[in-house]
Amino acid sequence: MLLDNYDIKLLSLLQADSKTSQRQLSEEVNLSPSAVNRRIAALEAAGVIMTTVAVVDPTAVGRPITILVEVKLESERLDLLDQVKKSFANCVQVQQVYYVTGDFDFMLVINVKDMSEYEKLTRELFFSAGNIKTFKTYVAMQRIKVSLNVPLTI
Amino acid sequence: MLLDNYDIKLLSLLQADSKTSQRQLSEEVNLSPSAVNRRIAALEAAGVIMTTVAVVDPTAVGRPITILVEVKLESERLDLLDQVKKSFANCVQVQQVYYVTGDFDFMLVINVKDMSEYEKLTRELFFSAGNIKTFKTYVAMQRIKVSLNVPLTI
DNA sequence: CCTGAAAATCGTGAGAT
DNA sequence: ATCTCACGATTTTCAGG
Repeated sequence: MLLDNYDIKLLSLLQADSKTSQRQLSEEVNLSPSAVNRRIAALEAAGVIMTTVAVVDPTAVGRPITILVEVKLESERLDLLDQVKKSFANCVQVQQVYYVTGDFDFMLVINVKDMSEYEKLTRELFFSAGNIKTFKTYVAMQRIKVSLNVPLTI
Repeated sequence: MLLDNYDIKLLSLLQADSKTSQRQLSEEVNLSPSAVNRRIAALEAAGVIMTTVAVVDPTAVGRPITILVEVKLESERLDLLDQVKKSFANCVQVQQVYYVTGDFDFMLVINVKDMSEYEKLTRELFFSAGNIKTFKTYVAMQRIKVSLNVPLTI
């Protein structure tokens, strides 16, 4: 999909606050509400807007611990790799999974309510998985910035 | 704020798809639309719902590179620490900043359009900052899972 | 592609329980 | 706390440019 400045501006506004009404968006970008409506629908259909979500404060729901984990595999055989990816991705406590180049293979961002929940998770995800060589745990003392915002200044 | 099962269910639905209409939410949780409306307003006012955002596909807007960076500081003097935090948080390419325990001090998640943009960023954020001892770069080959979802099964 | 109007849907507050 | 109902606003569709 080809994006023009209107689309970029709309994306920028919506990734800052997706509750902005289409009427207000139309004023800010100088288009009619119906044009805005059509463009947003197209951006969603094309997958440029992947989802629209409420961002929940983990602390407010009793899950204050964020943990980063570096994971190194034993074998990078494709089927085993795929299996590990799936087990990570399917875990609800795992918010993010990156497959990376360098000293280790995966970086995970994990949310738990306490360390005992994390300890249980390590057993499920790492110890009993079979293909994990090592993993290194980093506990976040502070979540200084947490977003999925993509720079969109044209 | 104290959350009951209705709130948890609403949060769960909204963090999966915040475009779900309050009418549909009301059917799914067995409440009236106005009750849903009031609860959502309360969750927002209390900061349980921090924001509502459109999640944009970085690749679709020409910014396909995700980079993870481990940063170690020279000094953790409080004022210098604060300065570094701010410079990271204020950078639009920096999506996430975690201050962590362990071998290094910060983990960053960065989005760039290409490596030359990242190279420029390293100069601004690390080399010319003065208080950075080392940083280690990991390029994401694959973003296997990227969300901010908090587990909300009661 | 756009605008503008009509139709459908939605969010929200009042009043009652 | 909740519900129902009604109003106003918003979203969405559609005709015409």
